[in-house]
Amino acid sequence: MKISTKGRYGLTIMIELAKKHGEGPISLKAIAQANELSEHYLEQLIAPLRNAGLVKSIRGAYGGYILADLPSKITSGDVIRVLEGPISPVEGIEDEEPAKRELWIRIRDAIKDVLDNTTLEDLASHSDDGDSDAYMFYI
Amino acid sequence: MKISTKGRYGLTIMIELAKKHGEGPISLKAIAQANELSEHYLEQLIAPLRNAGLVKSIRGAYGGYILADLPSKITSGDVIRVLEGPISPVEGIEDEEPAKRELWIRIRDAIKDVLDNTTLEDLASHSDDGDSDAYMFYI
DNA sequence: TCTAAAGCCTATCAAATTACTAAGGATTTT
DNA sequence: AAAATCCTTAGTAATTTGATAGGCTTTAGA
Repeated sequence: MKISTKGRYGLTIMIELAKKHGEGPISLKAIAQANELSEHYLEQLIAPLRNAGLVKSIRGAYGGYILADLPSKITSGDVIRVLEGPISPVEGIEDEEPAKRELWIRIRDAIKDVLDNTTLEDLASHSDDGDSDAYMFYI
Repeated sequence: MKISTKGRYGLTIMIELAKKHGEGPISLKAIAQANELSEHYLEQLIAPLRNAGLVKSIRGAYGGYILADLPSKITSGDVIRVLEGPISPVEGIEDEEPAKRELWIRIRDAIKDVLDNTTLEDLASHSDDGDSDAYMFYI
């Protein structure tokens, strides 16, 4: 029941691009270094994001990537769907018996609600809060 | 971002036990046959449920399993936590940078809210609804 | 025009996880 | 004693994950 590094690193890329939106293309190398990630691996993640039309690429020296739209217009759900597939706690909800189907639908809709209502602008804005609150991490 | 067969089949077992609560022990064989699942595989799933104190076992002929508590007192969250681990969309939420940490916490809390407020009684009760509504299955 | 910086593409691979299967032992009831 | 059932350990094929390797193409700027 986890989001893999695909979705997590994909969001990392998109948040970096959102932070520097309007400043011209950002290279993957810069993003990889800033986040201590493998540039090659990020290349594999941004390919589907480009195919899905969420980012645009500029080739050649001083090239890189830019968001295809305003940070306020791209949601975390857009990114997660591209990299992790449809948002659903199980595959084939429709084939489940009614009891469990109902449960999966409730979970799916709850996740969907969060992901589709959180934009890159939201995420990029409070990227340097301190440790805001005493959260319980294991529940 | 999926709940595996562990959690799914585990819930299947628990819902069956909830449906027949008060009717004496139910054998895994009966549950396996009713749901067309491997009895051996279910044995591996019910072991942690027993260790966690969610079910009690009665050995020997005409033995089986019973819920350790009322169906209204056991939630889907109890079952999923035992079989899938802590409810969280990523591991190590605390190590994430604030932007993503906030997102994961929102998702986690949304899932937690559903799972902890859905009891086996809820699930067992509408196990034979028709196809109640026109749901959208891929979102 | 050359060169370095960058994107683009394909293949390969080790580790982990998932979803079982196999085999048999232990316990209790009829 | 026989049958039913729980209990435990081990193995394994398929899939996914998280990379690594290497080379090709495009472009800005010296």
